[in-house]
This record gives sequence, structure tokens and C-alpha cells, in this order.
Amino acid sequence: MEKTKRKEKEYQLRRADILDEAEKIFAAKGFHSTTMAEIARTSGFAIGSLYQFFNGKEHLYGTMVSEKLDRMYAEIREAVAGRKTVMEKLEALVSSHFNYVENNLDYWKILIRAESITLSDEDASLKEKIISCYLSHIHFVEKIIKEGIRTNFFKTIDPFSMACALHGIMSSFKFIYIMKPRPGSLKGRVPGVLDIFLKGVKKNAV
Amino acid sequence: MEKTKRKEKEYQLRRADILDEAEKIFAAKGFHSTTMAEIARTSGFAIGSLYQFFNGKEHLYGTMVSEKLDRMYAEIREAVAGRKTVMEKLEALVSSHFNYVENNLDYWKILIRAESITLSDEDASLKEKIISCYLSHIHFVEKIIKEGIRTNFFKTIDPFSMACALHGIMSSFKFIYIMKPRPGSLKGRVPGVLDIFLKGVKKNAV
Amino acid sequence: MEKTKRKEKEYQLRRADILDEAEKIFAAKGFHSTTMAEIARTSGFAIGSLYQFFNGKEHLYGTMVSEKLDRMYAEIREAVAGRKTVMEKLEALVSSHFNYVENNLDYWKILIRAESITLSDEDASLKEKIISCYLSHIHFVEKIIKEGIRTNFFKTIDPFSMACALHGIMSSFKFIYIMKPRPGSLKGRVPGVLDIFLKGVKKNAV
Amino acid sequence: MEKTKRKEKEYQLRRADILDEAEKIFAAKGFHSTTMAEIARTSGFAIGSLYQFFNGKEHLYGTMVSEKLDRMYAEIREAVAGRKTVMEKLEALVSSHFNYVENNLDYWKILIRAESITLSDEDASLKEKIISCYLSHIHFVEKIIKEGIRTNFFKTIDPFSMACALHGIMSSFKFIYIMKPRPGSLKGRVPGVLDIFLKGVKKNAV
DNA sequence: GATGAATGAGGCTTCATTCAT
DNA sequence: TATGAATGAAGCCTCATTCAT
Repeated sequence: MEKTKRKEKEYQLRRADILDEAEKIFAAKGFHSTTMAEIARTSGFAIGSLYQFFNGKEHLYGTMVSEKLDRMYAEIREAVAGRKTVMEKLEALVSSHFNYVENNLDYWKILIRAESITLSDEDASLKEKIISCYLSHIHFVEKIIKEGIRTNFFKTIDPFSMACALHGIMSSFKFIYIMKPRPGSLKGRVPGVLDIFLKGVKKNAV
Repeated sequence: MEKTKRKEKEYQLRRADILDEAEKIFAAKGFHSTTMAEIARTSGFAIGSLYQFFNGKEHLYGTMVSEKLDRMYAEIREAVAGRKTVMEKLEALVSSHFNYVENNLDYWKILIRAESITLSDEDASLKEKIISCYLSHIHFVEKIIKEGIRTNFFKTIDPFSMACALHGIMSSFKFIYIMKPRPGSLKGRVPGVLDIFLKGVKKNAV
Repeated sequence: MEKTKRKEKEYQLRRADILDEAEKIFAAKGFHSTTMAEIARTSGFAIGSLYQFFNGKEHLYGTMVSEKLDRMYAEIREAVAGRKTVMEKLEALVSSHFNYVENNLDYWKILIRAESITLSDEDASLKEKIISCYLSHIHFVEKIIKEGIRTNFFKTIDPFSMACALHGIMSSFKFIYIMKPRPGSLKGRVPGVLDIFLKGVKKNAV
Repeated sequence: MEKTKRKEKEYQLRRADILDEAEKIFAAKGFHSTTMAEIARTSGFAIGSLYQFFNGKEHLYGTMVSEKLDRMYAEIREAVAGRKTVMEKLEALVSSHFNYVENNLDYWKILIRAESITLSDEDASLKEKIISCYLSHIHFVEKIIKEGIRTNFFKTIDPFSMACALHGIMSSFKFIYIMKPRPGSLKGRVPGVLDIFLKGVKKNAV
């Protein structure tokens, strides 16, 4: 019994190792220019061994993107979960998101590239998964916003649009950060993001 | 003389045809899954002929992305150029941008995929070009914003951040539009985008 | 016009060359142990060129087996066609069959191996084709035999069984010939084959 | 002592199990498309365990084909051994052969495929073994025929040819039976086979 | 200039066999 | 002795690019 558990644990460790190494290479070269041989070499396995963990290159790629996507959104939701007021929730949302990006730069390079969109991951295409995750996250933000509307914290604007807007502002800063890493951290921009989102940029706005 | 001009004109027409057809295929399949053979077939040329217009696949792709990028930004700038007030300029900026996206869906699918980032376009990598265009466009927006600050239309916030924020809000709507084309047009969202950007979402914001 | 014809002709020549060389190798090593690389090398083409003539290894193999099967049966039928009496027809049948085997030893090594049976030739499996050809040939023999029954040349035995028997006797000699080529030619055995088939081996038989 | 015997017995049982399962799979898929992994799974052993019984895939295949070949021929000879007259021996020969085929369809599918011919079984190639068994069986039949000639039961024809002919007739019916199993059993065809073989098909033959 | 057949490097994947546990 | 994860050689096939016509 113990033995089986131990084996399973080791299996998961190896699998995670592969995914980690693959992530780096995919981030640097993109899906097509990354070879199974390189992933194998980098992760210290034989080529054939990769196929004990994944059905193929697409599966390896899809698994990595997909699992990490889940973890990321879970992390963000968890960060938000502990907060009480809408304002606190917004701060947690943006802050944990930026935090994740800073700690997972390679992964974000992959997401930005959005190659996933073309792949034909066996059954449910990876594209669907990503978009659905994306939308479900937007809806999560939407809920917070609806709460804010109810509590008179927000104006009565279409919540979906507001969620999109917030997400977009964040994305823009993420993009700049990823493409041209600046001295300033991403996290330092949280107040600025929220400020614009909440109050807008126009002087004397109503 | 006349003959040479005529030839040159025909050459440019053919070249544009190839780029147009290539755009569609790249948009549908991505860079790597698109073959020179398919581009040739679709555009009605022989494979070998493509190489009289472009040095290779990357060059063809890069040229298409790059030239169209220039044209797009030019179009936006031109739309803005005719406007007087900052507010009008903002409207023109967002409006012409959304307009371009609606009329060039395929191209935007390509840009979103951002495969360009990986390519090693002989000398100046396409990645550099795109990012530089992107930044230069941000700076263009920045300038409008600076003008708005000077004229007391905008608050005194870091103009670069403001430009990013505006761009981000737009991107978010673009993304939704491209991924899940909704009945509502993109252009219809211009006021909403500007409203959030200008006044924020918080009630009673200062 | 002439040019197109010429091209087509050359194409067919090249194609036939490949099939010929492939036949030799398949005969010597079997389907699975034969590599596309070897076929390419032997036939003087690049690997990639093989794929301009055939969709893949199975297709190449299937085409070769199938086309040659047709030609063989056609040759035999033609040989029979010119004959008048049943006896002459039988002689022509056996004789031309043995003749073909002697002149196409490699091909018969392939047919005997019957690997074709496992392959999953895209649509109509090669197996079906071969069996159907086989049966249709048996039926062809059957017709001759029926004629012999009508003309009182043959006893009134089930014609299909008779056809099978004749085919079997021939196969047996073919097999011995192919496996352990003996000094005596196959053709020399035609009278012996017919003698046993017609009169049996029992003394004083009715 | 007892223990050793017991072990040996179990070893032989396991070995036979493997061979039985392997036979089914080889029959269905052919040598190359059958994997050691599948044989292991089906027979309930670990992959590595197979290598305690056989040196490798070819050896496993060769052993199965070879041992079964021996058993088959032994069975036929035994059936013949008890008979007195040549006619009875012939009947037993054909009958037991057909019987074996009916009861070992899978094995015959393998023999018909004749992949064995290509394999390079380390020392004595399997091909040699099969051909030698085949010939030795032909010679066995030959002996019966010689006896028939001596006893004036058969005409004075080359006994080898006669043996081949009989074998061929049988093979033909076997082939039809295996490829397109018909309602009628193989055994029911014994009289027909012998009739043609003994008396031929020609009316008023001498 | 235009063509498209020919090229062959290189990728993904399979699977017989080994060996540490 | 039994296991089955690890190995890596080798095969099929694709496709950007060239060049003879």
C-alpha cells in the first residue's frame, strides 16, 4: 500500500518536472519550434519516457496550459475569498493576479502567444477550455461587480462590460511588463490600475 | 518607361493578392500549419513564384503582418488627425480602431495569436517591430493624453499608464468580439469604453 | 498538348520504376521490414519523391500488389481466350499461370506471404481486393469447367470444387518451386498437373 | 525433488498460456503489429516475465509456430498410423488434417500469412524449419503413396508429384474455408477431395 | 519570368528490450 | 523470481526551398 502511494507520488513529481521544463521551452520558442527531444533532454528523460506521462506533444502542451490555468484561477479566487468588502476583493483580485504573473512569467508568455487556439486537442479543444476559463473568470469578476452595484459602491453599468474593462486594464499592464520587463514591479501598479478603473481619468467626472 | 511602370504595377497587384490570401490562411491555421503550397494554390500562383515576391515563408508572413500593422496605425492616426478637441480625438481613436478590427477580423486573429513573437525574421526580428509599433502607438495615445492633461481635461496621472489603460480596455472588448462574435457590433461599444475610461465605475468618485 | 502527354508518360515510367524496385525489396524482406528509405535509395529517388506518387507506404504496397494482380489475371485470361476446346483452355490456363510465376518470382513471394491480409488500405482493404480477385479467378476456372461438363468432357462434379482442386494442385507446385527452386522448370510440370487433375492417381479408376 | 518437478510443471503451464494467447493475437494482427505489451497484458504476465520464457519476440513467435507445427504433424501421423490399407490411410490423412484446421483456425491464419518466412530466428531460421517440416510431411505422404504404388493401388506416377497434388487440393479447400468460412464444414469435403485426387475429373478417363 | 517536381533534413511517435527494485 | 518504468534507435511522413525546363 505504502509502496503504491510512494510510486504514485514519484510519478507525479516526474510528471511535474516535465511540465515545468516544457513550460520554459514552450515559453521561449513556441509550440511548434519546441521539440520533444529538447523537452526530454532538458527534463532529463528519454524521449520515450515522455510518452508514459502524456499521449503526445499536443497532450503535453495542453495539459500544461490547462492545469496551470486552473491553478492560477483557483489561486486568484482563493485570494479574493477571504476578503469582505468589494474594495478589498478588487484589490485582492488585481494583486493576486499580478502576483501570479510575476511569479510565472514563462507561463504568461505562453498564454499571450495564444497558440493554443489552433491546436486540436483530441476531444475538447484546448481553445474551448481556455476561452471557457477566461469567460468563467470574467463572470467571477462580474459577480464581485454586481455585489458592488447592489451595495451602491459601483454605478449601474453593465457588469460584464465593467469586468471586461478591468480585465483589459490589467492585461495591458501585464503585456507591457512581459514584453519589456521594467524595473518597476507589476504589483506596484495595483493602486494605479484600481484608481483608473474606479475613478476614471477625467477631471471633475461625475 | 511606360512598360516598366506597368510591370511594376502588376507586380504590386500580384504581391498584394498573395498577401491577402495568405492572411486568410494564416488567420485560420496559424503560421506553422500554413504551407507555402496552400498559399500558392489559393492565390493562384506556382509555389516557385511566391519566392519571387518573398524570400521565404517567414518573410512572407512578416511582410504581411508588418505592412498591415503600418497601415492600421496610419489609418487610426489619420482618423484622429482631423479632430480638434481631446474628446473628439479619443472618440476617433477608439472608433477607428474598432472599425479596423471589425473590417479585418482575420488580421486580428493573427495578431492575437502573436506567433510573430517567436519568428526570427533574418535581421530585425518581427517581434521587435511589432512591439515597437505597439509602443509607438501607446506613445501616440500618450501624446493625446498629455494634451488632455495640459488642457485640464484629464487628471494628472502618469500618461503612459493612462494610455495603457485605455488600450487595455479596448483590447478586452476586441478579444471578446473576436473569440465569441456577439450580435452587438464592436463600434457600438465605443461610448461604453470611453465612459468607463473617463469616469470610472465607482459611484460618487472624485 | 504534346508536352503534357510527355510529362504524363514520364510520370508513369517513374512510377513503374518505383513499383518494380519496391516489389523486389518487399519480396525479399516483407512489408514491415522494408523501409521507404530503402525503396527510395534503390529506385533512385529522394524519400519525399515517393510521396508524389503514392500516399504512403501502405498505398505504395497496395498499389503494387493490386495492379500486378490485375495484370496477371488479365494475362491468364487472354491466354485462355484464344483457345477452342476445353482441353486447350485448361492447358493454356495452367501453362500461362506457371509462366507468369516463373517470370515474376518476386511478386509471387509477396503473394505467398499474404501480409496484404493485415493491411488496412484506406477504403477497400487490400485483403478484400485480393480475395475477391482470387475468387473471381476461381469462378473463371469454374466457367471453363462448366463448359467441360456440358460437353461431356468432365464428370458431373461440383464445378467450384473442381476449380479449387485444380487451383490447389497448381499452387502446390508453385510453392515448391518458389521455396526451393529446382532445376526443373515449372512449365515442364504442366502435363503432370493436368494428368493428375484429369485422370486421378488411382489405377483402374472409373 | 517434488518441489522442483512442481515448479517445472507450473513453468510449462505458464509458458503454454503465453503461447496460446500470443497465437490469438498473432493470428488477428500479424507478427509486426502484435506488441509484447499486448501479449503480456492478455496472458496476464508482466512484460519482463515474457523474457523469462522466451529470448524475445521472434523467439516467442518462432517457438509457437514451430512447436505447434510439430504437434500438428504428429497428430496427423498418429491418425494415419492406426490404419491398414492405403485407402484408409489417405482418408485418415485428409480427415485429421482438416480436423486440425477446423480446431485451430487461428494457427492456420498464421501459417497462411507465412510471415515466418522473413524472420531471422537467430540460428536456424524459422523459414527453414517450416519448409523442412513441410517437405518432411510431403515425404510422409510420399511414403504412403509409394506403398500404394507397390500394392498396385496407384498408377506409376512420380510419388512426389502425387503427394504435392494431394496436398495442394487440400490447401485450396483450407484456404477457402479460412478466408470465407462457409456453412459447410471442412471435414465434409474429405470424400470430394479424395474422389478428385483418386479418379480425376475427366469422364471416361483411363 | 514562371513553373512545380524533386529534395532531404528533421519531427513525432512506437516498441522491443533491459535492469533496478 | 517478478515487475514494468525507462530507454533510444529507427521509421514514416511533411514541407520549405531549389532549380532545370
